[in-house]
Amino acid sequence: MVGAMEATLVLDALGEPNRRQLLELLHGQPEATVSELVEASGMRQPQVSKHLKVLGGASLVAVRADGRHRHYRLDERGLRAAHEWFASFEDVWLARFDALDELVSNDPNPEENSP
Amino acid sequence: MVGAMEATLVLDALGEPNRRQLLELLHGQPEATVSELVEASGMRQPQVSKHLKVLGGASLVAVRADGRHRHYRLDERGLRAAHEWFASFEDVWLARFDALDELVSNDPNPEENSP
DNA sequence: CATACATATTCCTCGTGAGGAATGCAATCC
DNA sequence: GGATTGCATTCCTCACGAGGAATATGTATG
Repeated sequence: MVGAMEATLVLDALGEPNRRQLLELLHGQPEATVSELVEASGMRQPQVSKHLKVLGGASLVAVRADGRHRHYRLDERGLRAAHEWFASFEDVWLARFDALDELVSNDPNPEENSP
Repeated sequence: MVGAMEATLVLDALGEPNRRQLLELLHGQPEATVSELVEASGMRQPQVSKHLKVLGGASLVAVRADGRHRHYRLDERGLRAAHEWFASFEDVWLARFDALDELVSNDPNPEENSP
């Protein structure tokens, strides 16, 4: 269900260092207001709001309104979508380990990985 | 050793749809020449070469020279770096499952997150 | 109600990076 | 050795997106 479409949104959104910084800041605490993110990131308020909008569009962050404050937090959905996109390439490095095993050991019978 | 620096390179490199397309094409076969990637991707040869250069700089692809052909293949290193970057956020969705557990059970005391 | 605060949005500018055409360079083939 | 193939690189242009300043929107506060 979590397909390439969402991974596209997420990877496009994360192709920007400041947005990754925002995600990492949000990783350190349960949630944070825009002002707190402005303070912590060194960016200016409009930039933070704009980046948060992009991250929200990729389901990487979610908002909770509280009076005039807006509390942002990480959204599992986007993160998992990207994680699974990369996981779909896992066979690449698993296959490489198999090849390494064959080279290192002189066991002519390398086991299959069973994920 | 696979740290934030490499994840930055990888995520920057993947913030571009055509580069992701090249990775996915390379995922389907062990390796491919530039000409084959040009054919399969619909992009023109210089664009493919340039994108492959960026992917190589992020350790996402590796090359094997063979006469006047260059065989590109996926490089596990960049893929793993990115996969691990996202894995560092795994606690986000794991914690969300925990919170769900608390809600489902009849604990009437929804605590604040205590970091 | 006026004012201050928190955030979102708009408008503008500018740099970066993607795409296209042409060229460079090395290796093969005749 | 000249021609051709396979790929990399250069130069140029152009669009997109990031950043800045100003403004809009909404909410508390006096």
